[in-house]
Amino acid sequence: MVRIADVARMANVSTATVSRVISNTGTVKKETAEKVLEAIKKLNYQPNMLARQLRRSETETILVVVPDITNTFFSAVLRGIESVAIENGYQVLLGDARNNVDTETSYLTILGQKKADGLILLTARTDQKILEELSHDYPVVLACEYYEGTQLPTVSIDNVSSARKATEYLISLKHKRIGHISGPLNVVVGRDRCKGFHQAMAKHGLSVDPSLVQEGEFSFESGFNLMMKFLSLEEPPTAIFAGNDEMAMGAVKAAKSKGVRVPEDLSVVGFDDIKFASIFEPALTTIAQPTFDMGQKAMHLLLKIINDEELEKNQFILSDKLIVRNSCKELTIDG
Amino acid sequence: MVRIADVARMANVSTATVSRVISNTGTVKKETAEKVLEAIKKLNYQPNMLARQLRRSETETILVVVPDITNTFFSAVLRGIESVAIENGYQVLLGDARNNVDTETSYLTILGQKKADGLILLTARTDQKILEELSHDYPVVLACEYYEGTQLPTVSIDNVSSARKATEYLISLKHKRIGHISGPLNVVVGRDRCKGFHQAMAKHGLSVDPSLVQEGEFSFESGFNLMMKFLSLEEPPTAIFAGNDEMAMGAVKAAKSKGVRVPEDLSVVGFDDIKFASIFEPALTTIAQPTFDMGQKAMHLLLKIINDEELEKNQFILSDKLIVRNSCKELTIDG
DNA sequence: ATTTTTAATGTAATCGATTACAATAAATGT
DNA sequence: ACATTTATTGTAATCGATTACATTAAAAAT
Repeated sequence: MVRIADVARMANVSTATVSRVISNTGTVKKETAEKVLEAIKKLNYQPNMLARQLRRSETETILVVVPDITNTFFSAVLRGIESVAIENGYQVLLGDARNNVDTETSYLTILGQKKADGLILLTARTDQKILEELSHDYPVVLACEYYEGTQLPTVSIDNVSSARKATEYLISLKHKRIGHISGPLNVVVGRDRCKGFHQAMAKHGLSVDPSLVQEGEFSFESGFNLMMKFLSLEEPPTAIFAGNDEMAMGAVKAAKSKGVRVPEDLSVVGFDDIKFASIFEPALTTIAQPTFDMGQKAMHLLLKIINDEELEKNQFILSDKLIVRNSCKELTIDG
Repeated sequence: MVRIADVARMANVSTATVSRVISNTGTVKKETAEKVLEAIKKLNYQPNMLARQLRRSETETILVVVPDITNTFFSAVLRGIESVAIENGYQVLLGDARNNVDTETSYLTILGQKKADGLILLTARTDQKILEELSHDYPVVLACEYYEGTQLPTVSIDNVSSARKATEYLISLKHKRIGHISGPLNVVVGRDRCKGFHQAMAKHGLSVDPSLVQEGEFSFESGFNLMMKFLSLEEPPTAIFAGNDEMAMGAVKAAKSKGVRVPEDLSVVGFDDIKFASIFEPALTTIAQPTFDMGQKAMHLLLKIINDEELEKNQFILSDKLIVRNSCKELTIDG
């Protein structure tokens, strides 16, 4: 292992001078710097980052915890985070919570251990208190998911209004018997999208049949199963708002398996606009979240916190968009 | 920041003793250990990992470089890696090469900087020499992708024979005019799958029309575009073997857009068996790779190298499986 | 009771950089 | 020519743990 002392010896200078050359302080004479650079090259020297990080007490690494890395929605957000991180000399440590709260929480210790300078959470299922305390001591930013009534820096869309928008789209297509396959209600975005659904229904004077609201778990399978349940109802819904695209696809699949055509017999709208939403048949009408932008914004925020800069505000709501494709159709009397 | 010295002071012992308690050497008197533990709890002390790592020169972190994190094939492999990593007290640093060789290569410096104890590459596009040299100094394992004729520890499937298998399946369905949408030929798995395709054709005495072999780039779009090209041919293929599922889906979409039915008019087989392959319509016939197992195996190998254990061998070929679904059909005279 | 062995703890070196402070050399001013 | 300022370099402390080695205390052996 080549150390800074080896370089210093070869270049006939002190380690301090070598260090100055490396960190480009501009206080080293040109010829000296050249000697040092040459020695570095000759020895193929690379600074030991652990030593530097210990001394400077900074790692230039940030931790990102995602609920489920196999969901392309999150990997798209990750892309946004990574782009800004790399641009600013930061590396990304990934924690995949695998949809498990305890796994999620266990990643938080990494901050205390000084293995990362900051944290971006794409999932907010850990106890709110714990996280708020953590954020007193370390830079933390939430993205996509969030807590209610918190001062934690957050970037997300307004899930309630998006869900309302999605539901109202179905209402505008004359649907009245609209079902909702929600995400898990112990995660905010599941709750908020459910809330938006109810708001839209109420706003248009439509009653919600409790049996038409079922709690899924953001997976294809849960969407499939819950749709099956709906279909076995005496009076099945004519439209479904699903809490995310995977569940929407599951619902469509279930319908098809029962000979129910989408969109002719059943309209479905999803949420997230994942990569596959447009490939799916029928192409999914869904709410597109600005994944890349959210990632970028979250990382920019985190950088500000790390650098002790003032935040203009704590909650950033980015705008989503209803993408109309082919999974919905206006309701006609005979169906 | 609470340091080990603070704990030592409070417990009225030396830092050495505290350290011994933390690392559980078993050489500390029970009552002393209790005092220390109490102090740790009271101060909410967490060891500074940077300091420990510097001293022990190990990070308990491994680096995984993937070519494209938004491809669920790779996130599935990552899951396997992570599971073994966590089990063994290792953390995973993720590098997303975003399909760019330079980005991929740039991640390799992390090893020299001592920020990770080892490396698993899910992409092998960096210059082979560079990597082989790197592997003399640091633990490196390749998974999924690999180099030809190398001693680098590798875990993968036999892409040539899998591709042969896939192609022979089409041949068994009486197809003769079979096209291949290959992956990029500058990546091994692209080349090997192409090779397997040719081998199968040759073995059954079928000639390969050069215009029926086109190089894609593993993306939906490239699959779509190249299929369009095939369809505009005077005599289009009756079957397609695509280098991965995303391209296969692109091909199917292109066919459908031209009124060509799959599988009735065109048979398509993919590769990888990603999450959506079974959801796609028609459900994709494809080669399933043992993603989770490959990830686990790769991490197990890496651990052995890190712990200086002997490797029974360097190349591990795991078995794949042809999953027959609904995207292929026997060729009939009239189509 | 004294020596030997073992157990428990402490002191200080160490990991490999960075950087405050000190020292020297060169440049500028008078 | 000497004082002052500025540029360049070096010395040694520091980051916060771990651990080799030294020391002391307790237990076992004679």
